[in-house]
Amino acid sequence: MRPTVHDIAAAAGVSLATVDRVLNQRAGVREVTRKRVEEAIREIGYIRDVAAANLAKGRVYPLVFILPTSDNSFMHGLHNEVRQAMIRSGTERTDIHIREVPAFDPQALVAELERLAEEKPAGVALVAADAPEVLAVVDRLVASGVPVVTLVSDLTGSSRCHYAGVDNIAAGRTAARLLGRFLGGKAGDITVLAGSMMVRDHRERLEGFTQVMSEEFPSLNLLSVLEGRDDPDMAYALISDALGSNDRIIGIYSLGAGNRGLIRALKARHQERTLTVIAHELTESTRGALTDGTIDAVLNQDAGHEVRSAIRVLKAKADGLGFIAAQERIRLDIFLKDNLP
Amino acid sequence: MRPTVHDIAAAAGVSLATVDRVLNQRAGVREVTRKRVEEAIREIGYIRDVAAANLAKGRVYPLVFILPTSDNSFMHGLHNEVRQAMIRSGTERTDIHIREVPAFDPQALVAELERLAEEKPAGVALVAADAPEVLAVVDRLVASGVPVVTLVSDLTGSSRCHYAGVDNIAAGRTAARLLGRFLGGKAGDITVLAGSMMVRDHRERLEGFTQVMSEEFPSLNLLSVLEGRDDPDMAYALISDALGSNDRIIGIYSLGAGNRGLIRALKARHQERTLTVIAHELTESTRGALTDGTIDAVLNQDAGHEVRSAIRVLKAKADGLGFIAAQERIRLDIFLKDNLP
DNA sequence: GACTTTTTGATTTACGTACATCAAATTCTG
DNA sequence: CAGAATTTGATGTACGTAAATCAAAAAGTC
Repeated sequence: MRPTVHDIAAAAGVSLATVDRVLNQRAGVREVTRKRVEEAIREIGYIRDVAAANLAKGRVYPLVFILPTSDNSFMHGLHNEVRQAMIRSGTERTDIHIREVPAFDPQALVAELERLAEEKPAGVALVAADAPEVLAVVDRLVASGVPVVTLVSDLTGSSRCHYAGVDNIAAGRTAARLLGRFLGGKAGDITVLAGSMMVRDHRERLEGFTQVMSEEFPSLNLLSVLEGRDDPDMAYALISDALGSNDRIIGIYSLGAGNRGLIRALKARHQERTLTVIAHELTESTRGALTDGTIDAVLNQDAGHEVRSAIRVLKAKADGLGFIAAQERIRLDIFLKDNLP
Repeated sequence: MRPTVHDIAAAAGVSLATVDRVLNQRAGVREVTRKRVEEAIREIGYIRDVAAANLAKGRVYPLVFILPTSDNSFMHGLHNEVRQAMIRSGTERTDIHIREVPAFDPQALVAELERLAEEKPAGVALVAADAPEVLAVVDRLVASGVPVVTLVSDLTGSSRCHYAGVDNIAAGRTAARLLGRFLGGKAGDITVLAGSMMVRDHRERLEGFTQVMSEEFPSLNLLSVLEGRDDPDMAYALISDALGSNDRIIGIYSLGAGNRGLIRALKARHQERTLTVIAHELTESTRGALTDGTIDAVLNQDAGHEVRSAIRVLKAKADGLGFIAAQERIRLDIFLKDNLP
């Protein structure tokens, strides 16, 4: 049987009440006594039974997810996963709220975060827009005792407790190597379709992609990046144009969302040429394109894992506990048509 | 506030004791009353507070992991992950025991499982050896109320509650496509190095690999499978031989363990030729080989995830609860040198 | 209708922790 | 050293469930 508060009391030669005061950092304990109790805790290896404690406290974890208002499939999926988590709130002692803010809008994010500094939830998860103001508010929130986790896109240099998302530089590098190897030494042009260079995750993917391309596949020539704002129609127009005006293009890397448009453009030119295409985020449309051969590989981050991980980490942090790092690492999924879930 | 047993009692117009009798399927309740209580439970949407219940019961989950005695890195890793879980036992209310049985030995497995049928643990996880006797005992165990989860290698057709491992046919297919695409239309021979065709996971990987190879890469010629018993020295000998006697080999798929030997053989011939190599399981040696370019891709299953998933599922099953299917799906990790963890 | 048997109710204790209250003991202050 | 302030102890209640006991009520039997 693992030791309980009673065992600490006995070991330290004090009463249960005193142990409680020490454990819950209440006032009214002399420094010497406090030391003695803490020593006893360490010695007998007491670990608080979080379940019992939560029961006694009637604790729930009020968590806030700040998500961008965005109509691409990935963000829809993310929203949906948070909603799934809300359904499980009853059994998980969470009380989850979603706050929507306009995408690519640091000011709105800051305003929302400042509001949260008042509310003092048990934890905050946000899709970070990469701006110094945001970093500053996040730091303030964390300093005031509210654990913050970044989701999908990180906020490097901030004091956020955890990042529940993939390593986007690694993702870009992986995409480059896959594309390069799939093209097997051929020479030609490569087009990159991004959402916006204003968001960190897209910038990082491009960075990684460019690194490996220039280092290891000199026969492939990177064209200037197309920015499709994660919008299907814009993506369609950009890719159609590019393919129409340049017949040296042999590969495409779509590192953002809005792949419906990309796929539409590719299908329109299907008979004319063979392209090697790598895209991000597994959605209904990319899955279809992967199956029928329009796309060769899809890199994915599992939104469900990200959300569940964020929740686990925030709960742990709220209790001042650690977490299993390996479990919370969000992996880059690589899907070919053969290993689709 | 979520409803409690008191709310059920009030709603059904019975006493707390009766509710308890119904909830814990104790005798002494008339059929009509039982129905009424069950109706009330459904109506107010009562969900048992597992944490409180476990606290009251002082419940621990005695779990048994049956693992093969095997000295390859992957199995070592698996052992280690179970040991990590044992360390967490205190906080997770588990009481985990490891039983080692000889590898590739259905009889030993059966004997162990029969012993467990007596002990009645809360759950059993095993690396299944694929034999009808094993299937029969597993079915009996499950029928007697002990949830069983297969680990790494499945037992198709059995009534095991869950399989915590990857889809090995998909893994083989993925390996074939990666190899085929990386070779970019070249013609030549492909060597497959397996552990043993007696274990299901290896058979399945080969099956998937062969499917895609023959369907989609006709210019690549599959040589007959080499069986290295997951042993480094044997693998070294087999691969050295093969490369020495056949200079048409341009690709290798190592679908089992014992890759240390493979890598040694490859490095010995490094200057002579370029091979495209795909291996399974990320270990220290495959990681090194991936980094230095000896291996082109590693397919991996995360042993830590498998163990944690098995535990979560067994606990849930022991309580008669469901689990989040998406969370428990073990994914096939594809590692290139760029996305190593 | 008296009897047995079964079903139900009322009540209590327990799990490990949190938290509050009040009294007793100790320390500090002047 | 008295008096005030602080520290500590003793005790009880609560959280939601499990499990046990014993009495009371209802149902079934002859």
